[in-house]
Amino acid sequence: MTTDPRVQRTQQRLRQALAELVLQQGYESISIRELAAQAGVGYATFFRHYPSKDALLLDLLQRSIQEMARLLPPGLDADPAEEGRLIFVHAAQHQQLYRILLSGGGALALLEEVQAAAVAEVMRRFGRQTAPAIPLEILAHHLVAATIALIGWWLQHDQPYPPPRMGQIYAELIMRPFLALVGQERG
Amino acid sequence: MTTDPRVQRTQQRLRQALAELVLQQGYESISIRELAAQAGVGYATFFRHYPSKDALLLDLLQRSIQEMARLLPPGLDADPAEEGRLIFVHAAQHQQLYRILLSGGGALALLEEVQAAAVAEVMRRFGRQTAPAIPLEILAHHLVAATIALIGWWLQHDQPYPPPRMGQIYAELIMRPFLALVGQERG
Amino acid sequence: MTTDPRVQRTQQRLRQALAELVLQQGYESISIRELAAQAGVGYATFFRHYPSKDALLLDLLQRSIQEMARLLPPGLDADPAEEGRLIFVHAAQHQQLYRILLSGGGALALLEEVQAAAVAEVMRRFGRQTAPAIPLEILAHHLVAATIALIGWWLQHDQPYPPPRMGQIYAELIMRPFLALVGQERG
Amino acid sequence: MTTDPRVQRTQQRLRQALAELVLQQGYESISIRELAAQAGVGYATFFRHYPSKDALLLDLLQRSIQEMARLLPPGLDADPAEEGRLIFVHAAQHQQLYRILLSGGGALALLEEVQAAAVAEVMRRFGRQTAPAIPLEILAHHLVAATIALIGWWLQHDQPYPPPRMGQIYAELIMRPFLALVGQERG
DNA sequence: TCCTAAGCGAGACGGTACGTCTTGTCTTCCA
DNA sequence: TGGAAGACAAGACGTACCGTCTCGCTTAGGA
Repeated sequence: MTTDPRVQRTQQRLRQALAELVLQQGYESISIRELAAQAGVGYATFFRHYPSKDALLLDLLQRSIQEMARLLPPGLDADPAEEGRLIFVHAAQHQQLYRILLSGGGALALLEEVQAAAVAEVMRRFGRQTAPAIPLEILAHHLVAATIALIGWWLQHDQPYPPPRMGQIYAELIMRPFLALVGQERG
Repeated sequence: MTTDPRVQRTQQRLRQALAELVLQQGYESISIRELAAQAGVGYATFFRHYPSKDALLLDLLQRSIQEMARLLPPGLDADPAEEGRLIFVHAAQHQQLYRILLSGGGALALLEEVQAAAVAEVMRRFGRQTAPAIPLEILAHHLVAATIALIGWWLQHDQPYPPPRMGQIYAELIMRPFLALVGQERG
Repeated sequence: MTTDPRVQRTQQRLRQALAELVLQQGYESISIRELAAQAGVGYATFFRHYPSKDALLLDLLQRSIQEMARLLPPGLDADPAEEGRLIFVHAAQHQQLYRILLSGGGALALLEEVQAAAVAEVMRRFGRQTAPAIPLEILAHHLVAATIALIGWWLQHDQPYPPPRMGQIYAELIMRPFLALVGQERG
Repeated sequence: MTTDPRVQRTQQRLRQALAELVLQQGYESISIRELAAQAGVGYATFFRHYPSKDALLLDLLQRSIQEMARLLPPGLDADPAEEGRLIFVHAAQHQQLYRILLSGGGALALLEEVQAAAVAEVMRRFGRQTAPAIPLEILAHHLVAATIALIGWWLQHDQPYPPPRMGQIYAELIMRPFLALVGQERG
């Protein structure tokens, strides 16, 4: 592991520059020359740290996700509406990150990774229950996909409802049907 | 409107070439030179017919969707499970098209268009009912997004269940909660 | 063979640009970007016509040499001093070409080619005579190398003597000893 | 003045590495990174000792020439054929050095320097004589250039004749005509 | 004998040239 | 005369090299 402070500083600058440029002009249209200039870094230096623009984006998002995971309060599942409220508060706070993830650009692979991890977590949490009428894998995938879609809709429409309201909607629209089906035995 | 058969032939060749190359190597990595070569057409000729690669893809997909719409039987909404079955039969039959649409490549804008049209249709169909506890726009968006996600999951996992089973799942997992919430008045 | 006038025009521009830049800053320090800019031509276009800077120089010099050969009057060998005068008149007229050839840059391989051709010509012309005391190959090589060296000295010193005087010197210093040794039988 | 043995050792290693690499792959294609690696020396260390690759070559060749000058017996001019023989014996012994000098690479400037020194020496030695019919500068330059060309020819053709024979050729082909012209008064 | 100054390996960095690729326009040629 | 072929400008890409620099470690050679 590198401890050279120059390396840390350069990579930090590149991540920062990417975050700034993504907000200004989207992801695809950014050229590496532009990125390096924005970061105040030599063009060739970019390639000493990242093999491609996607790799830099991946690094940026992974670090954000790790930070996000550290900030997410545990034990969310007691009250679905409260859990939902926290999710939307978080989405509003990390809007930039969510937008990049959901914009379908170079981060698509990462989104799928995150999604798969979430599905696995859901399956782990509800796997002990009696076998449901619908395969658990489908239930979990549906829960995660519907939640992501709801967050995406909310951000793309500029948060038309406050987080508490979105939490209620999440609870009734997504969680309640999910819990009903998870608890149901196969007839 | 052009009636020159050469023009029709050239555009047909380009669409065919795109369909073939997308399956081989995905959408992004195809260059226009490659496309023209595969179609047996001059490089500059491409630009006489389409302003960009995306425009060609749009044309290809729109024609497929129109064809699909012609084949879709009307009056699907009597029985949710039967409606679901027909959806998955259709997805299996037009697998290639669905895969391109759902792969998140250049077709993303088109997918959003299709999705918006579906949302509008759902809202039109259920808009007359009494105001639901959850905004109709959210309900409709959720219905469409969840259906698309379920189709995507099914195709990416190589159709692990037959269409009738998927129709049942669709009915219980998506349609039944949706209908329950649509019919519910705001308390 | 290409007949497209654009191709001819582009190559002509590149040769012209190289000739101009060589005089200004020598050969080695010219970059291909500079060359293309001087020629008023796109950077990548250079590579469509020449694989390298050396190839362009080779083309430029070969064309000049061909033109020179067309202009060289035949039957020079009657009077050595007159032959020498014509050589130096020619060198003065094609000074730029000679300077590039003799500057020892990328044209070195071409100079060796020209030199070898001249040696072969000399051997062909004097080969019929009786075997000399010194191997003919050495005599011919010496004749050519000494002539080239004399031209080089004259140009690098800014032509301190007029061509008729150089012709006399050439006759006495180079040709006379050469003819004496060529005619001499091995003792 | 540096007396640190490490400095001497590093420079010796760099010269040795250059000599080895030149034989393997020529001069131009050697990169400084390669050189440093071959010498077992850090990359930046190269620049602490030489400002460029050419400077290192210059140092290497100058040291060799000095060594050569120490070994050259004085008073060569008594017998032209014997003088010539010694020259070719020396060329054979220091073949590598001569090849680099004559290959027209980065050593070209040095070759010109050596050549100029030799011309000056010749002029000094024969300057006292009565003014010749041909300017002494031209005579001296011719003598030196022809001798160098003869050595070059001999080495490039893998020494097809033994040094004594080359000494005779040198005497008859180069020295005898030179002496005849130097002694000649202007008519 | 110890300590200070220097040589040194390691390698990050800015800068620049390279040769390849792609896009969209524009010109030439041919059927 | 209209479409096919492909030359062209523009510019991004990823690689290589150069020369500078900064960091610690190690080693001289004087105090």
